[in-house]
Amino acid sequence: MNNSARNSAYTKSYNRKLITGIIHREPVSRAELARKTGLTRAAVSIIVDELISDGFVVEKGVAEAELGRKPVLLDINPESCYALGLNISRDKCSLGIVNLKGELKARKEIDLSSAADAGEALKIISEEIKRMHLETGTAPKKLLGLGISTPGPVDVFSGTIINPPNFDMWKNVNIVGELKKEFPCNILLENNSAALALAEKYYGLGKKFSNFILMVVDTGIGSGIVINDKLYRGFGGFGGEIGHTSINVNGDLCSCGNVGCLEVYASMPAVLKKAKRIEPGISSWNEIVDRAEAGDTRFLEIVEEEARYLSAGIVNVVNILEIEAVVLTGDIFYKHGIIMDSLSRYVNERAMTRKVHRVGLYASEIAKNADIIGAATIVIDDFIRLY
Amino acid sequence: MNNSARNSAYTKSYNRKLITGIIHREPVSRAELARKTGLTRAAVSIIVDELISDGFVVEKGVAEAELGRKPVLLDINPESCYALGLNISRDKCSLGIVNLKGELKARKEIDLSSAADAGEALKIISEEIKRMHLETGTAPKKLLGLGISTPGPVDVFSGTIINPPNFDMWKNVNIVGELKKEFPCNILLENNSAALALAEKYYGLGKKFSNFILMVVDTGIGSGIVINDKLYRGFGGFGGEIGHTSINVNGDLCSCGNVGCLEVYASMPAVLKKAKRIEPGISSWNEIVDRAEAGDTRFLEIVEEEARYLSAGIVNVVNILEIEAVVLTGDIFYKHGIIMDSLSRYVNERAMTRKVHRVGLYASEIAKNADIIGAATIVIDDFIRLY
DNA sequence: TTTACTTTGTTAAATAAATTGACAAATAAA
DNA sequence: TTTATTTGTCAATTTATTTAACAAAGTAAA
Repeated sequence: MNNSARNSAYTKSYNRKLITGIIHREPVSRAELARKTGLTRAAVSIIVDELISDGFVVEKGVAEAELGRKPVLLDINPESCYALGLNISRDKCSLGIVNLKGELKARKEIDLSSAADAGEALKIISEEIKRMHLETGTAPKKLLGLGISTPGPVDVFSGTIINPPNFDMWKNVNIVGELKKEFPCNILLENNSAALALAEKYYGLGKKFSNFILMVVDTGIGSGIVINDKLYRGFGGFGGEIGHTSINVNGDLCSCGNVGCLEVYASMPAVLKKAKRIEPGISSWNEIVDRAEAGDTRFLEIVEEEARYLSAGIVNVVNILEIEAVVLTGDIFYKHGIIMDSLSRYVNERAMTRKVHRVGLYASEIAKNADIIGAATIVIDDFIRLY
Repeated sequence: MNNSARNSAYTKSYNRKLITGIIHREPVSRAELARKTGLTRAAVSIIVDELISDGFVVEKGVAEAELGRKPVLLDINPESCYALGLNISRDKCSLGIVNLKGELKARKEIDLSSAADAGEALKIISEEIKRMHLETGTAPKKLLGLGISTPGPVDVFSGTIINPPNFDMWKNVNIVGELKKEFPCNILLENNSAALALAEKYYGLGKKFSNFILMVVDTGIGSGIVINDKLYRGFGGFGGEIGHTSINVNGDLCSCGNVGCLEVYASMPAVLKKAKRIEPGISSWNEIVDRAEAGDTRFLEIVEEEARYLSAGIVNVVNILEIEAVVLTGDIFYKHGIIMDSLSRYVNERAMTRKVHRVGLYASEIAKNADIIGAATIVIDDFIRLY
């Protein structure tokens, strides 16, 4: 799509997406759209009229102006269509409906414990999707599509779950292909971290940044990379494995085959191992943070060391990609204030770009229901993203 | 340019570049162009006719075909226009003319030792450019532009040399702005490694790869990243600093402010330091390689360790960007056979993507005159690159 | 209050690109 | 020689934006 020739159909589709995306970010007038895009007001009018008659956009009052006729504001009609989001993780499976503004309209946990294999699991999921459609009264014609997110590597082109860690049932399952037989709509699969990055881009901190990474720090360390407002996947869809970049060439072997991986040092199991040497009963990052916050220097040191390790991985990414910001989520999100300052200090002391611009370090702004919203955003992104 | 609206001018320009680029890679017929681009044969004909009447393209015999009318092959007319390349490095300054096929038509070393400051140096350079124009008889109207490459960080948008290492004369000099006063043509500045990556892309191994990095290993370790056939620069133009990614979070401080940088372990000065402990008289990588090749295991170990360090940096890049290949140049190029196998083994044992596809490790294919050809390719790329 | 000036948004005609569909040219196989 | 196939061109058509004029809606100053 991206490297083939241009024609008037492409032009129309591109400009329509461009305008939809700008309105989706925040309400604007036609005149402002013309200024932002470089299109003439006439062209903008034509496209906006179409978007209005398709229901995606609505006129919404007028804005103030110093001089001249007041501009009519255009806004996304959030209820014009819905996206289904399905998040499959190790221990649970969640389904939900999200509108164009990223608001959760319904969610449900699906129990797959009775399913012996992926086929049976897919049957249960299909039933739940149908039920949710009925219960929420979401007409099929208003459906943008279904976004699916899972941990581990996925083949986004074929829609196949490759090899989810500790999660054999879904291994090599072409989940998109299977579900399309039942639901002939736009179905897309992404890695969990990539989906969260998209959610952050459209509905969180990513609004401010065109180039950032979202890091998920829990059992493993995953990431989604956004470059130029687009998800970066690598040429085969397997990029962004920041958890398996090495921060120590002489370090221990990682399960991935590399040595000294960031995950070996900074994932939650790795940190817990250290904490248990101090207090064997400790079983979560939250407990470590609570003790550190209470003033226990032994645990404060663990938090500080976590910051040092994570920042080493982050600086490597920053020096390669020159991103503007890093957004953190996962277990590390808990009382993140305690680690953020150290992280920010380490990164901005060491990144090459520090002379030109700071790298922002933030906690995710959409922690609640991020799993479903992330999955649903995969199809919302497909609707708006430029190509 | 890239994120603004599309119109017919864009469409035309894009399709023209698309077709020019395909012909530039290898001779093709109009029909084949239509198949490759998705344009109709009619549209291809119109664009090709323009390219021919502009002189960029020529018809060049016919190709064999199983059936039907034989296709007329189209080829780039290499002499239809020229690119000037200027490479400024620590110890020398080189100027040259390169045609559209990447062939060097003239080159000259410029002596800047008499210049007290950048202003005087620019005067000398301007004179040499004029002289080269006269001597080679290259009419100004055939000039595609001037590409400039220098080590260290550059601001490609303003055309300013930021802070070349050990090279104070050029610090913060807006070389593009200054030279444009004298030569009102397309003048572009890039980092040295980025320019070499472009040369490799158009005239070397990059023809086979759309996603690769070019690594220059000598006094420092620089790199140029090519993603989707385009140079990746980061959002401010300061990305790709692979030499300053850390391979040891507990390593020594680097001059850049980071710790355990790849450069600290694998740059030529770092390796030489180790070699001198064995044999104080050694003063170059070439000598190390020669002794290793002769069977001296102490030096073989140094070469092997160099491979291990370099591969650690490479694997990190591969796991983040999922590139297809790494092309090496710089001092490390000398008798590269001795290090390539180890490098390839280390990388493909450790990269996450090894289950999906191998990462190719190669020595540069355009070592000769690469400095000038790289610089000139900056403007050739600007002529052909899609946006 | 009137007038001048600005800005927004719409309209019809003009323009510029690729597409459509027909066709001639060139070639190999039947 | 005929048929089938592929290449390349041409004129008419289609589809997008642009151009340029204008009406609508508002502010500010005379």
